[in-house]
Amino acid sequence: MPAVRLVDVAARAGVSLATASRVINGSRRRVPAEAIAARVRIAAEELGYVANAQAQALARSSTGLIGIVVHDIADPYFSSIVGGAQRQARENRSQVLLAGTNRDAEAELTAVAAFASYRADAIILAGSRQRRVDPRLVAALTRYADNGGRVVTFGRRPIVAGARVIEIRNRDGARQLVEALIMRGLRDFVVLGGPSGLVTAADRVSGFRSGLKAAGIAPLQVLHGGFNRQGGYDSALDAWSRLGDRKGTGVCLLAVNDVMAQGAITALRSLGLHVPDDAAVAGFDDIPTLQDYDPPLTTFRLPLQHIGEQAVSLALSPEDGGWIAIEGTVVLRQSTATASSESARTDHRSQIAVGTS
Amino acid sequence: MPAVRLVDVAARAGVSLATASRVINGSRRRVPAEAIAARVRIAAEELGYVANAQAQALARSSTGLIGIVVHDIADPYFSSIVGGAQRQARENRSQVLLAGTNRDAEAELTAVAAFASYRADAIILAGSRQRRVDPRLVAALTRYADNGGRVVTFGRRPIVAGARVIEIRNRDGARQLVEALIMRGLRDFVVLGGPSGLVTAADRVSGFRSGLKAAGIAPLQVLHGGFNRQGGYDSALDAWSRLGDRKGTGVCLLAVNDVMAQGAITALRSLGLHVPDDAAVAGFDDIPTLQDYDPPLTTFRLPLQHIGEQAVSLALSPEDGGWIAIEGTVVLRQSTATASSESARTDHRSQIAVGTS
DNA sequence: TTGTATGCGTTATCAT
DNA sequence: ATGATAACGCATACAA
Repeated sequence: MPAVRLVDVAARAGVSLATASRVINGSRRRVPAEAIAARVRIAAEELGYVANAQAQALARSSTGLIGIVVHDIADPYFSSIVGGAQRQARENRSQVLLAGTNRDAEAELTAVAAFASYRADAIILAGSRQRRVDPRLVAALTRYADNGGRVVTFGRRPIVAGARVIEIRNRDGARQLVEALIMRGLRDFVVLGGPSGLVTAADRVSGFRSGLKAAGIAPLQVLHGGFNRQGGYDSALDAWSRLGDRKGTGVCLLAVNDVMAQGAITALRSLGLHVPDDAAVAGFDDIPTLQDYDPPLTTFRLPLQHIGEQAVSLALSPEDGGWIAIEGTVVLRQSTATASSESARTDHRSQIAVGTS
Repeated sequence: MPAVRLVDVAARAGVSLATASRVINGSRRRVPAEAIAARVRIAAEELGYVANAQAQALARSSTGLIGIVVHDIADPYFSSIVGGAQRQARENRSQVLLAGTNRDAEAELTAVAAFASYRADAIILAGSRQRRVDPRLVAALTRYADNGGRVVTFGRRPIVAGARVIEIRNRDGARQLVEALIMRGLRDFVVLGGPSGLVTAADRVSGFRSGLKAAGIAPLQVLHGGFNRQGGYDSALDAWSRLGDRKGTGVCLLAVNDVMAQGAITALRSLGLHVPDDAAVAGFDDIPTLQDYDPPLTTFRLPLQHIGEQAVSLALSPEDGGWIAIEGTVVLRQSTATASSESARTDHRSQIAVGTS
């Protein structure tokens, strides 16, 4: 229980604390003579010395901690991103502090405060927020940034001055996706839009709208609900009940993310409907679990793990105000296969990627 | 950048550092006079004071950090557990340090060392390990525990003296599952056993074997491979090719976890086979994503989020050597529907839960 | 190159 | 009840 300290190591090696510190921690190229260094290392090994990161953090001014706040870690979208972030953090010998908020602004604020308290080197806000950002959040982040903390947010613009941003091209992606579907012959669209205030959801809806408008098409409906599978399920049920005589005319449900699309498909199935025969469905994100999902879901692929890695790189980068745009790819699969499109119901694995750039 | 310190707050409030500390941090019921306390609080608020958790950790001897190491955070099994853990940690005003290892023993060791270095109050090893535990891991954990750190491992017995353990009844669960399937009329089983060295996988295989043996049945095959969807996919392909004339006789594939089962079903589908008509498939865990998975997958339900919560509770509990057993439930769904079993292919949502206790 | 001494921000022990 | 002050474990500017 008397955790061995660096002084103990120094004593055993017969050197000063400073020397021991330099050996164990070649912060600069101030490496002592190899003979001495070896003695210190041996002493440390024999004593089972484990540096106290807290004390180091206090003495230096960097903790090696990266805070990541997500809405729901159990959501494949976030868990993939966090996976990438964790990977990149390891590359940089940093540790990941994780917080989930369940989309609660209060919890998000608490998480940021906690990370600031731990003097995390950077805070990454991976979850999208409402259009109106909580002023308290801005205040907390501003203070954090003023004290040297790096802030990375997902969105279109920095939430506080100097913040870095990961911009996922949601609007463009949604537009590309709907254009590809129109090209496939789809004409009647229902948008499962998620929460109306959530920026990510709103941007995707906006992209869908823009693509439709360009083709002179008006969406049959634009519904709002939860950003999770339940939201997709409920919205789909709602949509179908309101569809009236448009049912069966090749309606396509456009969900603003994959889990919503999956919930929607489950809802349709509960109605005895088949996808894509009775209705087409498309999602967004291309979460890894789609790999084993049937019907193969048409979606807009985002490099989730890569996004996490980039977020951490951005967070660790010395210069302020960095900005990384994330592009995606339209992935057409069976869930939006039309009668005219080749191979409906035959090859389950068929998959056509339409490049973006 | 000149982060405001407690001294600054004290100065502005016109009190001593000690008093300010007592106010901001009612560690004991040594609360100063309310009049003074209010002044301090106001000063802190005005200055935007944020306590330095690192310094606090150094002065107290607790960091409020809980380290969790998993194999792959993107795996729904782990992300659900981590979600529960994170939730419980928040309840206890603790922060979660997350590390992923990709099943690499070296990475696991590094993660434990890092957590120990940060003086995490507890380290939770949520991922199963090989039967032969790396002695270096044991050494690191022992030292950590000796220094007052709490260790929680998932498995059947503590990996180091005094460690707490979360015991998931894998063997019992697997046995119950296979018994239920036998009762449903299934007779020909192929076990998709995952990595032969992994304790969790081995225990489940053992449970399957035990259940089969009790019914006088010998498994057609027991295959080994990865513990992920790819492992399930590959094993299923392998199994089918070796099945010879037993194909089509109502074979049931028993996977040691859900993602493997999903991979297996995808593999069968690529062969033009239908589940459960051409083959039955069962998984293990009941990951949340199964909610929208088709065919509805028979599995053994584990309270994943609850497990995460319990792990943290155990980690935070003062007494050493705690032990929590996790029970589960057999959940029979369409993926193992037999011709004789009612409602095959009709009600997709039918689901029968067979209690365990 | 190596050692000495100071600071990092708090908590806690002691007086007062 | 409140205020000095000594840890807490380490890094580093400065001195040797």
